[in-house]
Amino acid sequence: MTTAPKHIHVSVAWPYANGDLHVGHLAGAYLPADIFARYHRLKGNKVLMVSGSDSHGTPISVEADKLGVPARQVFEKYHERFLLAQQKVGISYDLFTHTDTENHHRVSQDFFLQLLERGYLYKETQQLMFSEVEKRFLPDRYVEGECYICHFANARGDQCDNCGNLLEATQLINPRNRNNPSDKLIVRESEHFFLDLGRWEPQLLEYLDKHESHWRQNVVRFSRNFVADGLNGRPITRDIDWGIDVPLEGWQAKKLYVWFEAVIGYFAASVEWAKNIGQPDAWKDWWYNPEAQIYNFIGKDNIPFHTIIWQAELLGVDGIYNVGETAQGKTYDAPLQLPYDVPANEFMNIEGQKFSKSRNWAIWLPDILERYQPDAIRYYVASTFPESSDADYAWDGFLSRVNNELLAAWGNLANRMLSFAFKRFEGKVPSINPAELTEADQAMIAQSEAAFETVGDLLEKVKLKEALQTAMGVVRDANAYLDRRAPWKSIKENPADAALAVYSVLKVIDNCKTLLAPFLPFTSQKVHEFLGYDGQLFGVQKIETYQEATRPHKALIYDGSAAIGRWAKSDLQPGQSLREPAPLIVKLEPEIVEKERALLGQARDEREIII
RNA sequence: GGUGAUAUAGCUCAGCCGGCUAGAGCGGUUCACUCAUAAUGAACAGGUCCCUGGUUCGAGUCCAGGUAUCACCA
Repeated sequence: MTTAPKHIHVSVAWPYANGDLHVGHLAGAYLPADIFARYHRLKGNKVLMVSGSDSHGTPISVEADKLGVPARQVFEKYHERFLLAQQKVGISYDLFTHTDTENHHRVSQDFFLQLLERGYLYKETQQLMFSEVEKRFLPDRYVEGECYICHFANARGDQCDNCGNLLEATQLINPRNRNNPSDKLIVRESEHFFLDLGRWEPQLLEYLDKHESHWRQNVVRFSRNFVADGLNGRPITRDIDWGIDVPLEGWQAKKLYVWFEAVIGYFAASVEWAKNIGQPDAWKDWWYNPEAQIYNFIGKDNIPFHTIIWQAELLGVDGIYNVGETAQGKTYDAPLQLPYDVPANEFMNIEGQKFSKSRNWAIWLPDILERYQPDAIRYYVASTFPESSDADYAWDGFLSRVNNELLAAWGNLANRMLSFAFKRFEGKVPSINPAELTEADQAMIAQSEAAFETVGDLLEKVKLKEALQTAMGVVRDANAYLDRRAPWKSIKENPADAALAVYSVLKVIDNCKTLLAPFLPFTSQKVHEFLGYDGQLFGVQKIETYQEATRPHKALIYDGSAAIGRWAKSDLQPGQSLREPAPLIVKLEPEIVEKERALLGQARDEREIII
C-alpha cells in the first residue's frame, strides 16, 4: 500500500460549445472520467484531468449563422454554461478551459510548425464549393443539391438524407447555397496542408500492439483495421474564417481545421494548468514521464481521432517544449507520452430514440440539475453506462434506480443505522471493545474491507459499471447482515450485543461511503459528516478568470489541497460523536416519469443556471 | 459498399480462453421484520441465449451465411 504515487492524466473529450450539455455527454465521457479521476485522487495518485469547450468548428458557425450573431458570442455563452453545469454535477476537472485561449492558439500553431518543419505535412490542391455572393468557400453543410446517386432533390453537401450515402459536395447536381438559394456556387481550387498519416503506420501498429491487452476490444479492433486499410493524408487546414490562424505568410484566409487543433487541447490545457498554478513545467510530469498513464475518455464517434490521429500528431512533435527543468528539478529525456488507454463509451439514447438537438429529443444537464440531486443523476447514468453497447436513458429506469436502489439500499442503510445509533446510543458510535466483535461482525467488516481491492481493481480497469455494482453488493449484504443481527431486538435483552452490531454496521457504512465516493461524492460527504468526521473527502471546484495578454477567459478548476479522503478502510473510533442524521436521497414521485417524457421533443427555454 | 460493435429473463444488463443444470439488480408472488424516506430480509416464479447451417464428446460462448440497430470510413 506504500507504492509511489502514479501520474494519471485524464484527457476528456472537448464538447462543441454550440448548445447545452446533455446526458449523452455525461454518459459518454465526463462522468466516467470524473469517477476515474476521483478514485485515483483518493488512492493518492497525481491526477491531472483536463478538457474544455471546443470553440471552433462548423457546428459553432452553423449555430451562430442561425442566430445571426458572431461565433464568439455563441461559444462564450455555452462555455459559461458548461462551467456551471459541470460544477453542479461535480465533474472535477483540474482545468476545464476552451480552445480560444492564447495558450491554445500558440500551442496548436507550434504543433503545426513543428510538423511542417520536420516534413510531416504536405500541400495539396482540393476542389471545393465557392460562393460568388458570399465570396468564400462554403462548408459542405451549407451546400444542398440533387444527389448524384439516387437523384433526390434536396441532398445535403455531406450526405443524402434519402439514400444515406455520404457525398462529395462538388459532385452534387445543381448545387446551391442552403442559406441563399439564388446564390451561384462554383467549384474552385484551394490549396491545403495535409497531415501525412501514412508515414506513421509502422509506429502506430506497434503502439496498438503494445496496448492491445488492456484496451477495450472494440477500440483495438476498430483502430487496427483503420490502420490496416491504409492511412490517407488528412487535410488540416480549411477555408473558413472562424478558427486558429495558419501561422504562415500568405495563409491568412485559412484556418487550422478543428479536429487537428481540438485534440491538441489535451496537451495545451495541461500546459495552461501548469502555468496557472505557477509551476510552468509541472505538465511534464505527465507528458514526458514514462511512468505516467494518459487516459482518453471519449465517445465512440471519436475513436480514430484518439487512437490514431492524435498519436500521429504526438509522434510528430516529440520533444516539443521539453527544455528546462520540472518543478522537481529534473529534465525528462523520454519521448512524449502517448495515451495509455482510450476507454471509449458508446452512445446513450433517450427513451429508445437517438439524441437529436434539432428535434429537442434530449435531456439537458442544466434542466435536470434543477430538479434532481446530482448524485441521483450520477447514480442512474453510471449504472447504465454504455460501456459495451448503446444504452438507453429512460425516466422509468431513473425512477426505479433512484428509489429502489440508491435510496432503498444505500440511502436507507445509512439512514436506518445512523438514526438508530443516534437515538439509542446517545448520539455516539457505540463504545465497544473491538476485540469482542462476533465472528459474523468481523466477517461483514472484512468483506467490506476486501471490496477496496476488488472495486479498486475494476475502477483501474475502467470497468465502472461493474465497480459500482460490486460496491452496491456490499451495501445489500450489509442490509441482510443487519436484518439477521437485528439490534433493535437485542437492545432490549442484550444491549452490549446490540452495540457490537451497530458499531459493525457503522463501520461498514464508513467503508461503503468511501467505496461509493467516486460515484456519489456529494452523498458520501454527507455520510462522512453524519459519522462525526470533519473535513472534505474531495477538493473544491471553482470558476476562475485567467487574464492573458489580449483577453481573459474563464475556467473550471479543482483545488484538492484540503481534501482528506483516502481509498482506505474505515478506522471508526468507538465513542466518536455522531451528527444528527437526515435522509440522504430525495424520494422521487412516480409522476416525474410522465412529466419528463412530456418535455421530450417540445420547445425548450434555456434558463439561467443557478449553483 | 467496407470496417468495428451490439442482439441473453417483463425491464436494465453480466457471462473472459467452449463444460451453464444460463446469472445479477430491479419489477412480480408469498412469508418475515419494524431500526429506517412503507425503506429491509428470506423464499419462489420468470429465458426456443436474434435466425439458419457448420465444427466439436459438448456452443450463449468458436466458424460461415443472414436479419435488425449503432458508429466510423468510401
